[in-house]
Amino acid sequence: MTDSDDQPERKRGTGSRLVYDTLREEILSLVLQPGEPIDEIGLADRLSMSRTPIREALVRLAADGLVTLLPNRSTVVSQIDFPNLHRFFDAMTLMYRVTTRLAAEFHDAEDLVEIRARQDAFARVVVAGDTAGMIQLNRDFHVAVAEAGRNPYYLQLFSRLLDEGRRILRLYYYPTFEPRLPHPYIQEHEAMIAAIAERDVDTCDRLAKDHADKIVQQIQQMMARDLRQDIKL
Amino acid sequence: MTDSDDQPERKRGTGSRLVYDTLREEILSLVLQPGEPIDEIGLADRLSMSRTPIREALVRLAADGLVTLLPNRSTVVSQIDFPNLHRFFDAMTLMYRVTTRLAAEFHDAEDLVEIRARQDAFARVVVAGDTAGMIQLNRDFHVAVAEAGRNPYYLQLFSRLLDEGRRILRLYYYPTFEPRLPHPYIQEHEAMIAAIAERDVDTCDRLAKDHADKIVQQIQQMMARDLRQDIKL
DNA sequence: TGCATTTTATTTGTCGACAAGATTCTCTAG
DNA sequence: CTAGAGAATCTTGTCGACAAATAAAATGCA
Repeated sequence: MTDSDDQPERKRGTGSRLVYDTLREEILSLVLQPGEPIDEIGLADRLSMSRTPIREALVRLAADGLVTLLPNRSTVVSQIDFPNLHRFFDAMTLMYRVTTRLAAEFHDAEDLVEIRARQDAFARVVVAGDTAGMIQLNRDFHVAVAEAGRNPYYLQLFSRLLDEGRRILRLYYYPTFEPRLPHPYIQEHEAMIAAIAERDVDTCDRLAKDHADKIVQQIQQMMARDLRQDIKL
Repeated sequence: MTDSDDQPERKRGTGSRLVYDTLREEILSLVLQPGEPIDEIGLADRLSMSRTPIREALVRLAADGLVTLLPNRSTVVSQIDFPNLHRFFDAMTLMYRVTTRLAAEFHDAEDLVEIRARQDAFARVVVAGDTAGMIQLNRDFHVAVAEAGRNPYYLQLFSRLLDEGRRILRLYYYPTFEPRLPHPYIQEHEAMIAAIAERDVDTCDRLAKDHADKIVQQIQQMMARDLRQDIKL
């Protein structure tokens, strides 16, 4: 058996989506590292399809900013844009605030159920000490809040920022994580849910800002520590 | 002469870009109306290339939200999302404010030259009574301001919103436009430039908000008028 | 041995073709 | 004359192949 995958009879039209989802997950989880080239032919071979749907997926990933298409040269996983990191934090903070505010204004009962479910899932992985899951489910929680806010434009930008944040957090947060309960983020999420349910826009804004500031501060501390270590060596 | 275009020896790799730019312009200027299907074969014939680069361009346009890919069915120009229009206005107003604020903070001398150039171009088409050009160059002005603000995340969202705005303005603004000088928008742009140059963040914020509110209000008035006419008939 | 240049090999962008799925047309039964 | 099943047509998604462009290797020269 030279071929590990036998063809599972994919349906017509699902090829590009499969490649897109696979690559996206591998990029965001740093299985594919920034700068790493992506081999079209290898992928075609691995997923047993032609290059056409793969190139289509790469074009979509490029639109998301996850890969960079170098003309007539290889496609590479996009670098994390460190010189622009403070701009990233700025946009992230604004989106935290805006989406949480809008959630307080426009949510309905079903939204609260969904948000609550995400928060419970988040709490579970925190208890389990599953850091990768924590990053993922924190993202899901805030996406659920943003969806309750009903603004697709903010949702799109916020999703993109949260994805980019997944890569950054993986780099700086994961190696230094030590589980402790009750985790402050869980409590902050709980406070947000309460404020959203009470439709208290101002409190939502304040909580979101504090939450964002804390995350940014934490990442910056870790980055600084990281840099010092580099100098020490 | 059955064929209007002779092939101008395109360079390798420019095919998709040509299609993308062409379609994008035709969509935003409403030459291609919302809901209109896009014929891949026809385009391939017209631009004398194969369907592959055309499909690639369509995928990119779909990522921008300008077209909708219906699986196994035709690709159509995206509808203008009227039920979400107030969310569009909300996001637009926020981006006006944020980008103008950041321009005041982070611009340099070259940015001011560029912004001034766009404003002059804008003023020229206003004088000429060229409404289509007005819409286009108003967009260019604000993109220049956003570029001076140096935040690529805001710039991307703002560009998308301004593009979508081009379609909406074409629908509601164009038919009712009557030129008058000095146009208030020119004066408001001038005030913005002055506040940016003085790095007066608060004034920028106020001016941007007022500018956005005025535009939104004007569009809403025209839409209301339009609706009344529909009822009358 | 080191550097410049030609040759080879790999990879990308584009093409024409074909099959699955959807749409339209046609023919027949009621 | 209408409605529905089936056939024919058209469009899309995918494929394998080929040529342009780049990268790598090999060769020649100082």
